[in-house]
Parts: sequence; structure tokens; C-alpha cells
Amino acid sequence: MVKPTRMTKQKKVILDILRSTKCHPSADWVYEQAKKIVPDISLGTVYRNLNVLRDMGEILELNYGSTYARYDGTPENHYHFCCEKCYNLYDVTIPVYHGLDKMVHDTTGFDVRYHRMEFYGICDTCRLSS
Amino acid sequence: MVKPTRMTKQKKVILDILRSTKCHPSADWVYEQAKKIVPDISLGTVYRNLNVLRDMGEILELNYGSTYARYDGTPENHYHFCCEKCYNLYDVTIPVYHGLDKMVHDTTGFDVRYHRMEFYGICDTCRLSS
DNA sequence: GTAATTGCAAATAATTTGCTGGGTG
DNA sequence: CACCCAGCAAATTATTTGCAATTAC
Repeated sequence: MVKPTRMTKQKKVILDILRSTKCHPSADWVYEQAKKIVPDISLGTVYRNLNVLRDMGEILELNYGSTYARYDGTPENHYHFCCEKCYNLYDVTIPVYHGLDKMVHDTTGFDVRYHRMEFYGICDTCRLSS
Repeated sequence: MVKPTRMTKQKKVILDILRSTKCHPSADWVYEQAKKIVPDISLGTVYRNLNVLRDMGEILELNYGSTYARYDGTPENHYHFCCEKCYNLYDVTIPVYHGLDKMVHDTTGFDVRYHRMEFYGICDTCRLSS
């Protein structure tokens, strides 16, 4: 189940890109950035490494608010805000309520490991520009 | 912006199907059920109506835990549990914490309208069968 | 050395869309 | 009877995969 993982140049570049941005980019955006450093990197490799890094717990994959996945270089669980107009994702810094997992375990009986929460609305940039 | 909405036979059947199931089906599953009642319905029509019903606020579209969207005939906001083994979605019946929206508004300044929350883990069926 | 990983391109999966004829209000 | 909406099929979008060559360990 657990496959070996070699730290290739491509994987390191992808992880560095995600660690050093505050935005929540698409695979394609990561690909464009990575090309600046490894010009012949392929989009398939970007997707493959994003999946590997996600499975390793190094990054988060976020699937809301748009038709494509977005990635977050901060692997510790946290909440997000999704603007319904510009579709940007923002980090939300309120503390994570781990106690909710136990509450849901108590009401469902399920083995609850973690939860995610996304807030929806209009961000300041969009509100002020309308 | 707001387009007229005619209640066609197809749209009614799709809504009835979603209202009368506790599962959180894919577009394809809805299509298979709908064919039993309207045999020549097309998959494109199912997708179109699911989008219309979602925009009308009659159903929820859920994009977590799988590669395809799933739909929920209960339009009032509520939380979900997503099994990481069988990928089924379950409703979670703890109350919705509307106060969180205000808290996030206070910390971000954004116009927060609602939030969603998904719990992840292993459901009973999967835990007991392993 | 050897097996994981890459680049490339073709394949897949999910959903959307253009067109024309039909049915609702 | 006007125009929204259906069916059909082709198009689009996002992501995955097969294969031969390359590279990390």
C-alpha cells in the first residue's frame, strides 16, 4: 500500500511552489510556475506529484467552488472561504473545532477522523468593485 | 439573470426522485431512475435540470469525496459524513452552527452567507466488514 | 543496478453545449 | 403561438494512464 517515494527534482519544485504561495492554485497554475524552473516538466507529472504529495499528507486538495481541484501547501487542517463571485479561495483562521468529530461520532457511531468546513459568500474585493 | 422555469415532466420526475431518496446519488443514478418513468429522457436533460434545480435552491450539489457530483434533495443546509472506504455520503444531524458565519465575518470582513461541513472517516458498514 | 519516475500523447470521465423539433403556459 | 426546453450527439474540461527512456537511491 505504501509506495516508496523518491524526492525528484520535479516533486521538490512542486512542493516548494505550494509552500511559498498564499493562494490556492490549480494544477495548471502550478504547472506554469514549475515550467519556469524545470522547463520540460509535463502536466501529467504535475498531476501525479500533486496526488503523491496529497497522499503523503504534505498538501491538501480542495474540491469546492469550481470545476477543478485546488491545492493548499499548508497541510494542517484549516477552514476556507470561497467567494461566489471571483471563485477565489481564502484561508479562514478561526480555530478548528476538533470536538465536532467526537460529537458526530456520538450521533452516528461512525469512526470520524477529521472534518472540513468551507464558508461561502462575497469577498471584499468583489463587494467593493460592484 | 433569472430565467423563467417551466415545470416539465422531466424536471418534476428528477425532483421527485431526489426528494424520495435518502442516498446522495450521482447524475447517472438519477438518470437510470428517471428512465424507468420517462424512458426517452436524456442524460443531458438530467444534468441541465439538476443545475436548474440547484440554482433554484431546490436541491444541493455536493462535490466531496469523489470524482463526480452528488445531489441531495433536502435543500436546507446540513452537514455530511463521507466514508473514505466506500465513498458513500451520509447526512449528519447535528444542528448547523449559523453563528460561525458571523464569526468568520468578524475575522475576515467578508460577506459570509453560509457554510458547509463534511466529516470524513469510516462508516459502520465498512468498519464491520473489514 | 533496478525500480520508481519522467515526458509525451492518447485515453478516460464527467459535464456542457449546439442544434432542431416539440410541448408548456 | 412564442419561446423555453427536450433529445441527441459532438465538444469541452479536467484528470489519468500506457509506454519507453531516464534518474534517484
